[in-house]
Amino acid sequence: MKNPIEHLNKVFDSRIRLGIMSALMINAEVNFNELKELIEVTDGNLATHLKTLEENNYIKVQKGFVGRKTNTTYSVTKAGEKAFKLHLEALEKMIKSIS
Amino acid sequence: MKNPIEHLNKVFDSRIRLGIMSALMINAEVNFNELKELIEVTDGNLATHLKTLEENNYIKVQKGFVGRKTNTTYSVTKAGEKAFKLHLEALEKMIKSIS
DNA sequence: TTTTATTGCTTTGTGTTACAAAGTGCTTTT
DNA sequence: AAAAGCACTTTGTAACACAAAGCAATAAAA
Repeated sequence: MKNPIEHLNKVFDSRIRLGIMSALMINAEVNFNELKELIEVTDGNLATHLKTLEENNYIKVQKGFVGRKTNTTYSVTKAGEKAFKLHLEALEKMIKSIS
Repeated sequence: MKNPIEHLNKVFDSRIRLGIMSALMINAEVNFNELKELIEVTDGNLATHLKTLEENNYIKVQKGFVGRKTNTTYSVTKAGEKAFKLHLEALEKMIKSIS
């Protein structure tokens, strides 16, 4: 038997960061409030997790406007895509070995 | 877009508990030291996570002997199997929606 | 028979993380 | 002028992770 968790990425252990990454993999760009409603977190909490992902170089931030309102969108980086895909592969293998 | 993480089980957010459950789903019974080597945790840490799973009624404990040495084995309960499968299904759906 | 090892914990201590709530600065709408 | 929205930051608290050490019971080794 092999260690079933050795290839999992610790950054993605957090359900909220998992949710953020998942949303950003499906939609190329998602803004702050969309994420907030989707994941159902407080804005402070969301900002913290976004920062963690940013510090790990997994997502990047674009600050812009929609009409005259500020609008911050987030998207995955190449590194983030790679790391997340590896994580999902590790999860898939784990799941397959069970069922 | 739907919340990608709403059906994930918080008990299984922890990589170690995920590993324990995974090991117990594959092997009907696993003992303390096997788990310890497999997951690569200290015994104190392992005991704590096992206790959490036990308190959630997801695993059960059998105390016995191998030869003349004490031997504690762990196995999943019906509830544990159900909860874990639901968690894996939620993960799979998340993965599929991405790739 | 004294010592050492093994098993499966519990306890202790420390550091990290999660999170809500409140506060902030800037802009925009009313 | 006041209220609201956006995207945070700060603060405080509680939960969690983890290693290391301690411990009780038995067993094996010297």
